Amino acid sequence: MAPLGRLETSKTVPSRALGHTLMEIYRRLLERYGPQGWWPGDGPFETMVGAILAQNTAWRNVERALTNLKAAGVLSPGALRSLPEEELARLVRPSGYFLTKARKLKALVAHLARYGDDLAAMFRQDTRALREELLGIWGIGDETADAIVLYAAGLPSFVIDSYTRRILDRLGLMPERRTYAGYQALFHDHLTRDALLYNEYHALLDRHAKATCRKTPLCSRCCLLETCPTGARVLASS
DNA sequence: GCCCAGGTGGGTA
DNA sequence: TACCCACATGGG
Repeated sequence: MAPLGRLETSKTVPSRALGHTLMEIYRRLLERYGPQGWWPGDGPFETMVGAILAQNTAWRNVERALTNLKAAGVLSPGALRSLPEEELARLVRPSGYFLTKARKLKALVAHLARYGDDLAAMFRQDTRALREELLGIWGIGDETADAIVLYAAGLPSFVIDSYTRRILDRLGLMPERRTYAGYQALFHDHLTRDALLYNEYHALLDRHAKATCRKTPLCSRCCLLETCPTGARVLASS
């Protein structure tokens, strides 16, 4: 595969070319790391709970908390509603921020009662509408809302996290407005709205960010970047 | 001991 | 709108 050459910022690069670049990045990450299989059939409710527990927390610790909830037999909306908040906090303690997260989970299951705990009914709506509804629940912000929309409901809303921002910034692909919505628009406006693509792409960006250096702008272990003779950062040729 | 991990809400200017 | 800060455990 021939090098793509110098990367330009999203402000200057034509829409079609940016879409091509984003797909090329995806192709290379998939080739290097393989499918990541995030949230494979854990069921939508467990995925929602995991998305909240995962806030600013290493996934290993989220798994400990989920294990506690399962062992206690309370990993269902009804059971979590019945459980005293202090007891819930004790169970999710390994995931950190346990008092806050217990409160967030309570807010979530309180909301689900509106649907009689029927998640399929809740997810049976427009992607944007579902996202807005989730944002109205205390404790759910942009990233968690998108994680739920994408990984629990299977609807195409790209998840932006600090890893995604770092990688895009490093590639010189940062949006003009460096807000959550700005980064998300980069994907929404230049890729087909495909939940499976967004699912795997986000997971691959996460995997790549962990595999490469956090501090060095140009990392020798990065399969996306190399320095060309002019000193410009370009997509590495594969 | 220090930094980081699949962020969010509340307060301030 | 753009910064701060608190929230907290576990691993490297």
